[in-house]
Amino acid sequence: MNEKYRELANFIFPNINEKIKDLEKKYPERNMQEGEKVTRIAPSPTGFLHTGALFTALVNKRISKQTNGVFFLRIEDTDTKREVEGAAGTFINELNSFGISPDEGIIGEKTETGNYGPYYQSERKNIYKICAKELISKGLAYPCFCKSTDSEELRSFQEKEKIRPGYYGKFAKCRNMETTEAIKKIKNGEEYILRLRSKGNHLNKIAYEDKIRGKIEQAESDQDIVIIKSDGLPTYHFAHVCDDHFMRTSLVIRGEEWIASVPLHLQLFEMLEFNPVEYAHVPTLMVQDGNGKRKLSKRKDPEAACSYFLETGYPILAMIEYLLTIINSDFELWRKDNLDKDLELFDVKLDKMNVAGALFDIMKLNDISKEIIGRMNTETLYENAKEWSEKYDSKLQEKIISDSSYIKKILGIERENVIKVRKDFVKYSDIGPSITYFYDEEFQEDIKDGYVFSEEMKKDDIIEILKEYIKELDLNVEKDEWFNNLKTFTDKLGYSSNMKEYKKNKELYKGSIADVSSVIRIAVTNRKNTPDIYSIMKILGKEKVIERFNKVIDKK
RNA sequence: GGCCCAUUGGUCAAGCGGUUAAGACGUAGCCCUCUCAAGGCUGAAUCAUGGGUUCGAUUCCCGUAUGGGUCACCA
Repeated sequence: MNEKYRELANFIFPNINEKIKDLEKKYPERNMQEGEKVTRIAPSPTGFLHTGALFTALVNKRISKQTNGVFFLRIEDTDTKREVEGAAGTFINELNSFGISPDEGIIGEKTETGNYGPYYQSERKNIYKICAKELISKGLAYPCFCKSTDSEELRSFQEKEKIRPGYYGKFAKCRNMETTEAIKKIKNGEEYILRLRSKGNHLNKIAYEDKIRGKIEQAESDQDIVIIKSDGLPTYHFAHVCDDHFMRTSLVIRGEEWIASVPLHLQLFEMLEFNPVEYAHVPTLMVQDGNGKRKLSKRKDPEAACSYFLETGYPILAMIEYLLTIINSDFELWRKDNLDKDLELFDVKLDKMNVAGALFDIMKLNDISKEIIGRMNTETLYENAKEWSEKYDSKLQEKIISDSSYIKKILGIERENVIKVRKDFVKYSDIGPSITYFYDEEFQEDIKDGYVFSEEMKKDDIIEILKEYIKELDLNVEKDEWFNNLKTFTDKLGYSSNMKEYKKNKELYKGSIADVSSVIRIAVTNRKNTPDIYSIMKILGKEKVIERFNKVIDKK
């Protein structure tokens, strides 16, 4: 009985002499202590780093790190049709940008490290063949000659008859083919694939413990799934089991879309006589769509690609902290109490993770981000903006390198004050547009279509304020004194310097100090809202301020 | 459609049989104030639904609805 299977196995894989037990020796169990987890991220090189993948990668990284384990990266390049040139490199680079570098495996597009490689699946064909051969020789796998048209027909028949679809039991045509006939067909050059001879019964239930979701019960798999495709490469399922066994992964943390195939994977582990791995299935990141929610989609949502956050200049830390709040919502509380502590000190708990797909909330990210930028000191902000603009904003980069002390003054407005930190930058790309008035050329552009003075302000009053203020303006004093001077000036012109008093008796005054400041602000910056106007004038210098006042007076 | 998973304010969510149902983002109002931002205070807003179990259900069980996942020689 076994003999004919062995013959078939030898016929299909004549050059494979190694056995599974040889692989067991070659890739020995890792020397890990109890509780230390070996995790991994295993992308297929089909494009960019998806935000959801970043999320999963973060969880994997954190779990391995906090258990003192290992986190490795393997590239699942078994789908030659969908493979995108250079995608693996992009993936690893972006992962590195977010500080989620693997300890082992692919650490650069062409570099890998570790004793469990190769880490590109396309280079592991031999391993899959060894495993497949052993399965065949035990009668647990068989060649199948069905064409894709055959399986389409099968499926539409099953659908029509309302039978559970799939290649299983009596629908598995090639399952009971005599090995002699199979050999004959192969000799004739017929194309074939390798399928699992499943021993499962769909009526049986199997249960397993998901580290995030708890107990999950599902029907046993009875599908004779494909393990080796006609191109000789393994399917995901087969590769997952072989690789995570021989790479000695202990905890597979992956997206919830895999839950349905766990029974199959468990069966595969059993048939290969491997110890199964532990599983944790993370929820999918969703996005609001009308009244419902849907998966983040790369076509519709720019934030589906994590490069978006790099490009728009969110601090890496903001992204990581935001993701952490989704992973464990008590992170926020912890963060509040441990503002200066390293993020690594927070323990991610898988069983505390919410299992429903979370909506990706850009407002929340923004809040976290502006908090983080707000807390940076000028020097740090400067360095970060410099690094970011070098790649993504040449205009800002030019400002930064042409006069770094000038831009440091700008970035430093109301920043070194720890009590009232300005939080008006959400991301680095907000910097450029908000500081145009510090640069004459851009300011010219800003006033091209006129000034934004309020309609209620009379032209003559504007001119009067500016003309008189030119005489009074003194920037060689501290801010408090400057402000007192402004109050005196305000009163002198018939405006009220006391807002409370003004609100009570509006009719007694031409306006308030708010109106006066507003005129000055707009003349200098052509914006209604800016940071502290004293600081701005101080940076520009008296000469330039007066020049701008005169520009308004001339135009009016 | 079968199977699996889920369902607490607009969002992220604490909660594990008895709570005034935390907190954060957002939102509304007020205070502060030269504008904005920040900050302070206050407010509005939630247990999908129907049955059980129980002295008592947001919490436990069953059904329904809704949402998500999955049913490839893709991962």
